[in-house]
Amino acid sequence: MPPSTPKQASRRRVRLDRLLDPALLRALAEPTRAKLLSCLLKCGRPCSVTEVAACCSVDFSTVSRHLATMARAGLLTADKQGRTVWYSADGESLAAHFRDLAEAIDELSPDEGCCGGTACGSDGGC
Amino acid sequence: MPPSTPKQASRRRVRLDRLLDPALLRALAEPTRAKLLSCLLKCGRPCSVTEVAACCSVDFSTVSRHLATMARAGLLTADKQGRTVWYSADGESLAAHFRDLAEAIDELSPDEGCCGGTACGSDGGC
DNA sequence: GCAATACTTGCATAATGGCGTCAGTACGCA
DNA sequence: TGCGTACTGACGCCATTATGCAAGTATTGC
Repeated sequence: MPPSTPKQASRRRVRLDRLLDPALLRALAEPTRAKLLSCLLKCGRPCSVTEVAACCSVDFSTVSRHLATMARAGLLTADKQGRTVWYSADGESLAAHFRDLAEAIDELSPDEGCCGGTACGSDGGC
Repeated sequence: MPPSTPKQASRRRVRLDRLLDPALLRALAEPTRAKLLSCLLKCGRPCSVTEVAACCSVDFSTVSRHLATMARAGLLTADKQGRTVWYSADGESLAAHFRDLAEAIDELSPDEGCCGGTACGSDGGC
């Protein structure tokens, strides 16, 4: 019985399920937000909302909201000083998250799995 | 002028912009889809829509749609044999994609960037 | 205090997306 | 040819979200 049925397999609690964070992924999945994040990463320093808004054609308030959304999702950190808010992207931790995701997926691949793809427990629990 | 303004930085065409594929990320960002993908990865073999649908509580047609969406985004491959469609997740290529993403982000970090964070071209083009 | 700057928030609108129902298509088998 | 299985597609409902505009809230400088 090489691996198991999907239903059995789905009961296994794995690291991947935690790393596939919907909030973070949704924050990344919107093109405008992705562009803003990329912009902040390229810039490599904290930037104000005004500065970032100059990168794209959408309204200033929209940019403000997008940045707040990404900060809430943990993609950015906000540092308010006086009347300006400095947003910065932590490239290292984001890269680390993606590497963790890659690792978590590798853990599930048949080649390196619990049973080498040859036999699993009857409950698919490996 | 350490790095540049976000506006200048945003003009740089980098690998990250290609890897931050909205279609792929949107396909991953939906909890039900993430669960289905995880299920297929855990299972480690091609599964039919019927099998996968047994993993979650949503309607069969919804599962069919989700799987088609992920296939369109390149997360899954579909192989129709007779009247059943075998969907399979390529864990290796997905993991590779995430690793590429991590690398592309690292390429932008000031520590390893073009100029070590000390000086960039006046056009921010590095 | 007053004006300007830098954001945030409320509101209305439009678009998107997920979902179930139900009908249709395609295939296998007797 | 008829029936059952395995999906897919069209349709409508509803919740969420992206967006622009306008008003509001700090905060700074004069």
